[in-house]
Amino acid sequence: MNQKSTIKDIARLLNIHHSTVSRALRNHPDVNQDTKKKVQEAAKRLNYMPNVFARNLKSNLTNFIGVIVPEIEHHFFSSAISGMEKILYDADYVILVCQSNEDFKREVLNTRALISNNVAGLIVSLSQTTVNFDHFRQYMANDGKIVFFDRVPPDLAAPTVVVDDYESAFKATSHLIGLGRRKIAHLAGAEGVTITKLRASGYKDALEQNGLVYDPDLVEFGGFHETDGYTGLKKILARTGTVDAVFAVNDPNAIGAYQLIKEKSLTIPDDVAVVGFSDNPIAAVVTPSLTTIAQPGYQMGEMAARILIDMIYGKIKKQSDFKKVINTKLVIRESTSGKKEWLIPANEAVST
Amino acid sequence: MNQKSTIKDIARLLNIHHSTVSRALRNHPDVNQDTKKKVQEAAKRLNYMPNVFARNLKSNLTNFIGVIVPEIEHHFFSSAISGMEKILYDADYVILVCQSNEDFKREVLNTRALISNNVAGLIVSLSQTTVNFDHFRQYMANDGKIVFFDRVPPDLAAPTVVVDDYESAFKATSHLIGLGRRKIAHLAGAEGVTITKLRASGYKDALEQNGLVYDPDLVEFGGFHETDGYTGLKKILARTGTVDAVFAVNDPNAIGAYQLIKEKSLTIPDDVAVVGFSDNPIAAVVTPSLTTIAQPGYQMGEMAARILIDMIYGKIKKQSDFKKVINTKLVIRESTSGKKEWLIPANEAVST
DNA sequence: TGGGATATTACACACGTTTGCAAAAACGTG
DNA sequence: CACGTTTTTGCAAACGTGTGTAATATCCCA
Repeated sequence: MNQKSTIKDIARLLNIHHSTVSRALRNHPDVNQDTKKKVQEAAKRLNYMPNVFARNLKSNLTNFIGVIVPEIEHHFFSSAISGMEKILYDADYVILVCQSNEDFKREVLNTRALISNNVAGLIVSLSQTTVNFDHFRQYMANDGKIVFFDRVPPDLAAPTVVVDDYESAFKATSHLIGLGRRKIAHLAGAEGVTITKLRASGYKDALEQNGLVYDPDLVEFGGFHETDGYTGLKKILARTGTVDAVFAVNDPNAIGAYQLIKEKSLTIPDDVAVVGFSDNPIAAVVTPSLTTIAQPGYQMGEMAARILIDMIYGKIKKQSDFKKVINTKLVIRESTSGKKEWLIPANEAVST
Repeated sequence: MNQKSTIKDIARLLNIHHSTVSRALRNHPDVNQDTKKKVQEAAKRLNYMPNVFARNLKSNLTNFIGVIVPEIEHHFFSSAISGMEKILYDADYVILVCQSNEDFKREVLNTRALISNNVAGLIVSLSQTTVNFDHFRQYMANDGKIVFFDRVPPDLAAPTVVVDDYESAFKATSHLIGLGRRKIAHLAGAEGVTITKLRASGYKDALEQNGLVYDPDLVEFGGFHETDGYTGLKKILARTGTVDAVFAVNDPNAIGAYQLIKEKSLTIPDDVAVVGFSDNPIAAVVTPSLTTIAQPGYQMGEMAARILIDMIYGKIKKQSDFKKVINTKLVIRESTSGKKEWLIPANEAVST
């Protein structure tokens, strides 16, 4: 019993037909200006709110945008969602949010649930266990609009919003090489994921183009969490004895590496220099502060939302080959420079 | 054109009436077992997905839960949403998420938008500028289900999920007093918000019950961001010259205080001990690591969701006086003890 | 085998909105 | 004033599903 009055109530009040009310409210040119005004007044007086479901039933269009991310809680994703919400709110859309928990089956179920709610479009970042894309392919085949960001599928003709993972990794690794480091470990993240492959190959090419040999023993795949960084580096050290630098696939991995390095009573950056990826808020406040690749989640979310809206409005025709690549910045902090730095990152404070 | 087949398609295929199909799918006792099986098979074969909107139009019931938080990006809130999603997913609900951006007007609009989408219930944490609750009161008057968490209204007969803010603040302040501190500043957060009042009065009572005088000069209201902590402490120091401890309304405020303290070349905890509130992931990794009140966002989200579901199912009748108070833990770290501590917080890693 | 009770299905309308089309009202012109 | 044109409104059907009620079909027992 949330919404009481309907267009029929308004019609009854004004002694006109409800279809006229419907047209009046949608500002149809065929209806008289006077009656339009009367209808609007009556609508306000009765506190009329259109029944979204009746409307959707006819039009098959909703103002829902479905969002699927691996884990809402992770800062990169929550900031991306925040960016989407900003754009979508202005465009009168509402976000239906799901998390896949890095689980493929759940991602499929999420997709189904969102589709069955008739979402106007989807914004997705893949789970790390997703190798099959049929659930998205089917949606797209039925003219569904979808934009991927960050964790994107390798071969789907859908728009994507990503950072230049390869170049960023190349940049990060080159930075370490520039510091004179030679045994550079790579904590590579979940195997099979596109960003993982790109970052790993950026790492490899940076080494080789700088005259260093790529040593698989220095590379360890795992996952995207802190513990993965810790255990990954442990395995690498077991194989190689020492390293003088670490390039981690993301900041949590780097922080995990921090712990192991500190346990071994080594110092950062003197013994081991460390570079992360993402510029998580933690990177700036951890000791020593973490050099990392700034990956603007908020802006990526905004972009993904804008692209999706353009697709819905038909402004984008050929979805294939539509790829937005955001250039990253290497943020140099103590973990590679040894130089102190303390800044309040604008609009980056945290939690209640 | 996402969903093609309807119950009428199934009916046509089996040469029966669509109402029978409807009943068969809902497992109505009146329909024959054989036809039930046939219908289910046909449904599977045609890849039938019920039209949510048609169903909602009749029943006026949806599987949407509306969530309004000040800012999705803040860790406490994103982890709370994550907790809700876990519970609600299992109960076949989907989350419609909005952020108020700490803006009252926007909160009202969010509420309206969610209500007009016929949400089965709302879970809300108030914006810091919210002083009027009519938008919620109206919803509740129309039998709307709503649960508040963390930032809750002072006088609304709705279930709430909160931590024991008063006791927590009392505990935190007592801890500082126990260390021998006497000039304890309080960075108090946005004035007028309930949690702010409770934490401030816990601070005050702890002082007075330990024989110290409450000095308003040592208290500064502001907001919930990092900068508020920085400027707040600056103002306090301008009035009082020195302090030997800081109790901050939340971790970002504490981190802001860190910066000012470091700028003044004072050391933590020797010159100034600091206690925060929330146990943001940053608290564990900042230097020195931050003593803080652990406020379990994920669990609070879970609880709020559970209560809401119980309300929807009618298991909770009198909503008033239904208050879930979660006991917090004081997590003692270097900022008050000087003792090193480095732990990988389980399941607390961050970002991509 | 007939009749009543019961199991099963069909019919029709409703939910609130939109929309093509027909009807009516208003208008303009000779 | 009558006629045609334009403006405005009303009618009815439709979207897909749910449900009360009526209509069959089935069964059981005398």
